[in-house]
Amino acid sequence: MAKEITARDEDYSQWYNDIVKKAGLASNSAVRGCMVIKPNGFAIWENMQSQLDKRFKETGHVNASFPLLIPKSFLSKEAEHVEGFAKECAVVTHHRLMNDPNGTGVVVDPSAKLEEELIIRPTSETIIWNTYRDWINSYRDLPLLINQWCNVMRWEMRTRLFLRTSEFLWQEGHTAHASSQEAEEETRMIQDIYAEFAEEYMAMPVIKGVKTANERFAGAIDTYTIEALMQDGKALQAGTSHFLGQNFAKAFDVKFLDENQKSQHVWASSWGVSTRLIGGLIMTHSDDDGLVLPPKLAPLQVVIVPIPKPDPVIDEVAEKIMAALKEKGISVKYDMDKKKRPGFKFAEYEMRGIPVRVGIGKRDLEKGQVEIARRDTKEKSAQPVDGIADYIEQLLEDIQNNLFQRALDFRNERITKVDSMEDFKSVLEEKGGFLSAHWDGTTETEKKIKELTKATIRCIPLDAEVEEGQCVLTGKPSQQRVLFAKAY
RNA sequence: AUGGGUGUAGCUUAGCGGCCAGAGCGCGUGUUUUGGGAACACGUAGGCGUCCGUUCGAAUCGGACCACUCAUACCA
Repeated sequence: MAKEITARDEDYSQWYNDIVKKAGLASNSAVRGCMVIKPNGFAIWENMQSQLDKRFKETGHVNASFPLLIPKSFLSKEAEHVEGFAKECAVVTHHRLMNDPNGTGVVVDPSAKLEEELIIRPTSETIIWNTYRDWINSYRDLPLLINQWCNVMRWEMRTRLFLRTSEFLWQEGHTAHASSQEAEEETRMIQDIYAEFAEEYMAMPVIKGVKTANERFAGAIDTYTIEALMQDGKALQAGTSHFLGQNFAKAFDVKFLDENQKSQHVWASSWGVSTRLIGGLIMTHSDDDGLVLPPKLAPLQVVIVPIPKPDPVIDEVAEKIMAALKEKGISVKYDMDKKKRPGFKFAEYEMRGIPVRVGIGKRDLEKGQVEIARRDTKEKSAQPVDGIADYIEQLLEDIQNNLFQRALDFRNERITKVDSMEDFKSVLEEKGGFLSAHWDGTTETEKKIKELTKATIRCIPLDAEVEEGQCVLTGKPSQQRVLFAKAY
């Protein structure tokens, strides 16, 4: 049994915190609400980055970098945007410190007050659109497809490692297009990229949908989302892609001359995923023994443990296996620590979520075998050393698929159709997950249901069937079901 | 931000006005071990979140602040 991890059914939040800390992913820092991402956690982020970055580039995007600080006046140029973010902005007001005249330490030098305060970016639409004004003159300059990997800051009241921190790492794409249709296509294509990445790499099933007006990004016409379901039955917004219409182009006066020599405002999209994905990854797969990582994102895919300790005979076999695995591009480590016993190492690597463990002991070697343990099911089996690299390569694939299938089954079992508020409440309380229900389309009803149940509309699924029905709260006519859930 | 809880070595914690702040884990060295978190010995490490106050005397009492945590609210 794993030491020191709180069981999930005992206290899910505590379990989550235990995993993050014990698996060495992240910790709180000296700065309120800001985390230190430790090497084990950052390596996962790097793997996510490289996969996503590859897909962005394949679809014509390029990376750039814009300033961390945004002039205060920029924020207020788009009315809804400022309203959405104003309450959570960190503000830079001075540019110099001085020795405290009354004692030790330093104080802000009052003479170094900035003429215009600077905002630490909560998102970069404003500074980027202000820049795009200079970059875009003609339809020949479009589309402009730019992404940046960076940190942003939102002064959140309550923070949780990875899920909601004041500072977080993300990528934000900001694109400019000549037509509304093209910008919308971009928005949906990015949603597809996010969904495909979530499912194929994170093994995390997601539902693609559109946000209601109430849940929309501040300043967007439409917000496309991917929604995942966590083990405790709560939903997680895993990525969003916004169709911004001409809102920012108008706010920052970004125009282009079209082929008919007519001046037009450009059309925009913006989209992002963040380190929150790591939180989603944890809450999709991990168990009471620790982290469980999908092989495609695991910083280390295979660990070899000598049983009971390193030994020339065992080392030789390990070296061979490592060479064969590396040739296949599989990451592997041989644990040569002589002081720690095998049982300790087993538990340790399970805690860290290494997908496959190879145990090499003399008893098995005599039979030409090694022990293979898979993290997802915790099954162990003896396998012949001959052809072991092929076996492991296949096993990693099986684990990846199994994790996805397991999560998919779990999620699908927790999408429940409900047609009355009584069912709505009881299913939400007893089972959790997504509730598929009719809704009359008004923000008023949405808010009322939230008040009554704490559940929000996670999305209007893109694949929803047209179905005549009545709003679960008001009984007014509805054309399709939407998905409700309690959310992170 | 509101309401509840917590803050003593790296971690978990005992002590709850005076008596050297004590232990387990960890960490280091050594010995014996080693097929699912080894045992023993010796050693290492804290002035009790911060500040102010009460007191002859504060980790213990009071206040303010800070941080973390749970619930509510907001978000990627």
